[in-house]
Amino acid sequence: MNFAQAIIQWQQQYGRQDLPWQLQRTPYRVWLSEVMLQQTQVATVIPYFVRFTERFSTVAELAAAQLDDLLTLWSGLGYYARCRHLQRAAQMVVSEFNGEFPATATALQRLPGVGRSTAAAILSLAFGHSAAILDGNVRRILCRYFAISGAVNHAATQQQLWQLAEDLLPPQQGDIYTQGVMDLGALICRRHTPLCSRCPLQSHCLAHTTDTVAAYPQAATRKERPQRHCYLLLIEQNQHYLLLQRPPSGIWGGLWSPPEWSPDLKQITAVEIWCQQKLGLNCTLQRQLPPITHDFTHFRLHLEPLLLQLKGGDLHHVKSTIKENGATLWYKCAPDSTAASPAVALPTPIKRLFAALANPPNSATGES
DNA sequence: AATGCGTGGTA
DNA sequence: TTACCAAGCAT
Repeated sequence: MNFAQAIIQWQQQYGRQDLPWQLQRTPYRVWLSEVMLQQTQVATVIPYFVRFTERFSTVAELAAAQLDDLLTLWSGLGYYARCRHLQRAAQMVVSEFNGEFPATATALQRLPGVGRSTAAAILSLAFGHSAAILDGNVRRILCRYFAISGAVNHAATQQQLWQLAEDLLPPQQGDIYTQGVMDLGALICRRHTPLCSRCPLQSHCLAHTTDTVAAYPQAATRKERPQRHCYLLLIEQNQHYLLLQRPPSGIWGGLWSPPEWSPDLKQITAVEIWCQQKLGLNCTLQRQLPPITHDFTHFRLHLEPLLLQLKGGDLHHVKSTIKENGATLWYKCAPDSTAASPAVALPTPIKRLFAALANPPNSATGES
């Protein structure tokens, strides 16, 4: 039995059959799940997928939504450019394809956020075509099966893997095969502690027969992670905090967060002058909160929150200096959990910070 | 072609 | 605690 047939048979007996996007399998739901699953694990995606499909049952509804509402639903899932691309793609499907997803790789890859692998996943899972994907699961399986020793972030290795993925495609049952390679990678050919004894490919797997499974895939070489520091200005009045909408590109693009301040010299007392000049707000520095460290894949962020009190009673008065930089809002933060969590697209560490502000641990002593 | 882009699980 | 990396894509 060849590679593909072994995987197809294994998938039908042992593979996953009841993930949310496998039920009511429509192109819309397959597309939405595949975009969410880019660089994101299944268990993380499931609640987001459920919320999105409950709120938007068709691509047309998603296309007509407010982007800010989509970002609010997406908040916490990461890689926020995916969300912006998601809506642009939905609008293209409505305007150019009458609300029906196209069934060709070329057309699918013109949709923002849909690349070679995602297009192939939609073609196979939603339309039953034979189309090669190359995700982390397939990459790991192929590197082991063929004992490919090149680093997986090298272009030559990627090209070799894509060629193998194409060559191994079965003529029929492309949907089951694609689901099968992903299931095999996730459940059997795992990165750590693979379950080779249960693998339908073990007798022909070069890494297994030479007892070198742990050597594949060869890890990508990475640069050292740089570190970034800045102050986070929590400008408060009556339990409301000033938020600015971040620019569309860059980290946390389109999300809302408190103003950041990166002084050349660490003169904290100058923050009040900065608020006056840049934000047009009269503020009094109250105190410094415990620092926050947030790790990204490519850098480490150190945030030092400063609590400032807004002088004067007018919550809505914000000078035009802010508006030139984008939208603003005052975020209600209160111990009452329902009142404290309005629908705002916040980055995860900011969400946690506000939760801690609203419910200070051991407020009697201030220490834990 | 190499880099930027989030978050959480795992060892 | 740290490092790696997961249903990748855009630029």
